[in-house]
Amino acid sequence: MGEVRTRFAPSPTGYMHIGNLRTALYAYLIAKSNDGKFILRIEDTDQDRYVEGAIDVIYNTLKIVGIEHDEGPDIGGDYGPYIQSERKEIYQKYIKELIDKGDAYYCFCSKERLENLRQESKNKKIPFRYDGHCRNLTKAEVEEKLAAGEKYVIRQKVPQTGTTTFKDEVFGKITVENSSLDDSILIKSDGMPTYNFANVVDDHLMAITHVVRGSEYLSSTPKYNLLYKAFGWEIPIYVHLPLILREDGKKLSKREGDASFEDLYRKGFLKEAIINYIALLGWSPGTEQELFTLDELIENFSIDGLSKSPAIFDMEKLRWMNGEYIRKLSLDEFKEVATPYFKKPIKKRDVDYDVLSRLLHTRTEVLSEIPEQLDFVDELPDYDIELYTHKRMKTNPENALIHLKEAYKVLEELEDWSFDSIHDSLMDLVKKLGVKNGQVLWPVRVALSGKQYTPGGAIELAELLGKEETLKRIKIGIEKLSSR
RNA sequence: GCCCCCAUGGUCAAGCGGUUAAGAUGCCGCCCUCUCACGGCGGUGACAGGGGUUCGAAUCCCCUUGGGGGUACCA
Repeated sequence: MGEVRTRFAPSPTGYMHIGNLRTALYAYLIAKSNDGKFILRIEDTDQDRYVEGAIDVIYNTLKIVGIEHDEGPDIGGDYGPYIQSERKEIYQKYIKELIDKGDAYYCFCSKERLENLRQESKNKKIPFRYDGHCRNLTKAEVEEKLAAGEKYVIRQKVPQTGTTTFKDEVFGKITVENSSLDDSILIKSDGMPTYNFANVVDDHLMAITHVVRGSEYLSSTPKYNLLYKAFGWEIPIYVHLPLILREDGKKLSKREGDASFEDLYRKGFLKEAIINYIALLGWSPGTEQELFTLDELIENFSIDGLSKSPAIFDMEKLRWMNGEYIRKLSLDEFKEVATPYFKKPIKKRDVDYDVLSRLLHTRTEVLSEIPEQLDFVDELPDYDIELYTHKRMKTNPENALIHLKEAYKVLEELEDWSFDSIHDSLMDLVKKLGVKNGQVLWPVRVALSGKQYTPGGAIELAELLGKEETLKRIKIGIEKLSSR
């Protein structure tokens, strides 16, 4: 075979959901793992669904995740135009050919008539199919109606007998009765082609070798096959992908905000994690490896690793994987991506972002959850003194009060306010008192944060808050415990 | 309703006629430890059901059930 060429052909809806992105990814991987070309084509034949700026969403998303196309509307190529609405004449030319060959025909049926037909079928509980009303109009009849300016669409003339078989790389051989296929519309009354026609013409003209798309197209593929045959064109390799479902087992939808790439990205999921995760939704490398860069995916990807059954999008696992990617970041890199999230909860106090980064980088799974971990920094929350009771530490309000007072004295004396000096002074105190670390450190941590759980311990929080604030908060703790 | 497809733990999944049925995630426990997290160790949990084929089926065939997709002048 010659050069492998795949395409990603989204319709510009202004929204890139995870399933679409994954389709793009797989199409890209199939191309790149074969040293082939990846093409971007915009399927905007539905003029009613035009959304302003939607194409930019597609460009931006692909750019962010690093899926680069070799040909497309923005960069051109030898097979353009790459926007279907600009290819109208091309379809006109090919539909003529089909009509001449007798594989397509003019249909003058009104929408009302079709609606009645549909209703009738429904009442009779039989499957709706176009009744072929215009299928056998004579040439003269067609000419006459055309001359009279009657509105028309052009339908595919599907054989009424026999079967059609096609082979899909993941689903295998699929055979259907031609009698179950409808004479679907190829050209709409506005002159635009439907997907049913445009995808075949474009994939052929653009020399696409592997047609990669969601499995929702599986059931119409026989009709496309018939079209390829009618034209005498080579049938491409079909790669239909299992769908991605929501946790409740339903298809991903736009209403489910979390399902779009943009939303996840904005929520603080790293692009590498998103790509890695969706790559594994429906594909397995056949090895134990789970973490892949884009390049590693290219290296390891193979069509036989694709599975047939739909996969449920599991937010928990994405979270875990995102955590993995965050932990792989260097401290500086983490600081870079986390800084916007540091700024949100911390407005009053001047804290060292390096220290914050150190505290949070193993404690962050999703960036957007950073603020809630730092809600005690600006302002000490009001807390219950029962927080001072910890069974395993053997702390309670009584001994906490004593140890807090001791800690205060020691820290007050400290000249150099660094992690090490705070550490040493507090540990000396522990030693002097002859108690366990937790006896002193737990109460201090509680006094500093007012929280049950904090990122980091007493020493780290003291370092973060600075001497003045640390002493102030310990004092508050002492007062709380004293006035009990 | 009709057509097509799918079916291994909650989830992602390996398996492609002979395995103690991997691994990951989640959950639980233990260790580390000043809390939490990270890290380490261990545990829980699956071949949807029924018929065949075969010396032998998670693997092949059929039926049932369940799920998904399609059934548009949407893609």
